[in-house]
Amino acid sequence: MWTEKMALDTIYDFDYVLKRLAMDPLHVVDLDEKYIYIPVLLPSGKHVVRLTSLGTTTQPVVELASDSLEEKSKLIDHVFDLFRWQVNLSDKANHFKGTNLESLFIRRYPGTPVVKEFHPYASLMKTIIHQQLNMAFAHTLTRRFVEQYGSKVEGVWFYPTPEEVASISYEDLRQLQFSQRKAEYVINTSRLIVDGELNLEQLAQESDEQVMKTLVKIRGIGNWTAENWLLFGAGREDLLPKKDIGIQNALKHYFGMDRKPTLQEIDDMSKEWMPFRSYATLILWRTMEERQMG
DNA sequence: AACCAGGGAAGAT
DNA sequence: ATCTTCCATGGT
Repeated sequence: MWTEKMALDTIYDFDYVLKRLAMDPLHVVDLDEKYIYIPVLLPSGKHVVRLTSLGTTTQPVVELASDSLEEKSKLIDHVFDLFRWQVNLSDKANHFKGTNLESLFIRRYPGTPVVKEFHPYASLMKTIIHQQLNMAFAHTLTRRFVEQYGSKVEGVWFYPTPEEVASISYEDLRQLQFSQRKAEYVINTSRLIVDGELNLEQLAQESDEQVMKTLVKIRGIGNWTAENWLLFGAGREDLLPKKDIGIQNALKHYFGMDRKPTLQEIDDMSKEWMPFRSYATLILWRTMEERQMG
């Protein structure tokens, strides 16, 4: 067992990050002790890292711990990237000064980071499964999917591999209460990866525009899913999923509209957030999360 | 009971 | 290109 303590060179609201991660029942999170266990898939196999928050939003300190001695530096790099600690969020906040989101991002929700899903493929599967479902049922579906076809290591769930998903039948997923369409999307997309027609690691190196073009061609992946993969699978900073019902409702409420904004109106009001629209997306979702949780 | 949900495909215009 | 319609199923 090794541990590594680090002071972060940014503001960072770790309490909020944990609360958000705790919404997914597959995550092993303790909000009181402020830690989360993270599944990490390396060429050498499956590893688990415990991440604990020891600091505050303005002076964040984290501690990483794992039993995987031989991969220590790789695991640290990996988690550092997942939580995007290389990003200075004060710089991002400065970009929103003078915009219509200034008070939300700077005073109400400072230190709201982009946090990546734990694996690019898992992120894509989760995003497809979450299409057009309320969050409660969406999480139930992904939990069933992973508990049925994934694997548990040191108490932490890993999503199944593309090979494993490619080999299951539509009927198998129907039994978990997937719709026929959703079962096709999940399995067929996994088959594309197995067949080498879709390479997410390679895709993660390409521009947002190229990624969108590639992903949207795939049956079952529309704009919303592609944008969400860029945001949570690749950690990109300029995504605003306009078709997202949560974003539309958040904009409606925050700007006091009597209806949801049109896609054109969203384009207009979000121009000044570029090229960091992902942070706007996150704080807008955050307003709705607090509305729901009270 | 009706409407909604952190959409997408297919068809029509 | 942009707009309907249908799909599907649990939550509220």
